Amino acid sequence: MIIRIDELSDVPIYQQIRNQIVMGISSGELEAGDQLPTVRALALDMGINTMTVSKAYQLLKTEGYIMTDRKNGARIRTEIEKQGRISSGNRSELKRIVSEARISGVPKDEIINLVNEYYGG
Amino acid sequence: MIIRIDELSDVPIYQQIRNQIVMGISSGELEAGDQLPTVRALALDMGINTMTVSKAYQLLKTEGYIMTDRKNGARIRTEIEKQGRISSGNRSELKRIVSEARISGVPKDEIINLVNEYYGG
DNA sequence: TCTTTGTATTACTCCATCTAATACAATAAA
DNA sequence: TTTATTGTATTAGATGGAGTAATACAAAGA
Repeated sequence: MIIRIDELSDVPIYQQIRNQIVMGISSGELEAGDQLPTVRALALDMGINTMTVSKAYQLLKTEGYIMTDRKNGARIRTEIEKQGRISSGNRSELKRIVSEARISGVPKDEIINLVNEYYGG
Repeated sequence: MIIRIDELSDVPIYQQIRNQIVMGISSGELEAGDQLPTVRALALDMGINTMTVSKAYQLLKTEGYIMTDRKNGARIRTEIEKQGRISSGNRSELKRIVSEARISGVPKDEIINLVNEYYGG
C-alpha cells in the first residue's frame, strides 16, 4: 500500500499515516492479517523519523485497528471492535463539512454521492 | 446566537468560534446582515482573550462569510461567494469520517440521514 | 470630546510535533 | 550461541501554533 504525505497539510504526519491506513482498511485494500511495513522501512521510505511512524502505529494499536508484535511487526487486526456509532467528534466535523458545502452551493445529492463512493458497496 | 466552547477539544478556540458561526449561517440561525457580538463582548462572555475572537473574525472575513466595519462591528455578508464545490481538505476529511464509520459498523443510511439532517431542506 | 469599534503590535508562556541518537527486550535466522 | 530485526522507551532539542496580556491606533457615532 502506498502512503502519501501532504507536506502542506496542517494535519500531523503521524495522523496522516494513521488516516490512510484506516481508509485502506475500509476500502478493502488492507485486509485482516495483512502485514504493514516496518517502522524503519516506512520511515526511510518517506524520509521521516522512525518515532513518527511508531507514533502512528501506537495510535492505530490503541484504537484497535492493528496489533504489533515484536519481531513479527505490525498487522491488521482480525477482530476490529465495532462500536456501531459515529463519534461525537466526527459528528461535529461532518456537520461543519456539510454546512460549508451547503453555503457554497453544493447540492445535497453531490454530498450523498461522495458518501456512497467513500463507503462503497 | 449562543456559542459554546469545548475546552477538551483539540480544535483551537478561534476555529470553534468560526465553525459555529458558519454552521449558524447554514442552518439559517444567522441571516445576511445580522449583527455579530463585538469582539470584546464575546471575549468577555466566554472568558477568553480579545485577540482570540478577533482572529476568528479575521478568518471569517478572509473566507468571505462576514464583513467588518470599524464602529459598525461585524455582520454577516449579504453576498457570500458560492464556489459550488467541496474543498479538497473537506473531501479528505469526509472520506476519513465515512471510512471510520464503515469500519465500526455504522450503516450507510445512518450517515446519509445525518447529511440530510445537517443540510436541511 | 468621549466612547466604542475592529485591529495592529509586541512579548510572553505553553504545548504538540518532529527530529535525533541510543538503547532495550523479544524472537527468528544463521 | 550469535546475529539481525522488530517495536518501543528514553532523553534532548528545534520549531511553530495557540492563547494570553497590555497597549495603542484609526474611524465614527453620541
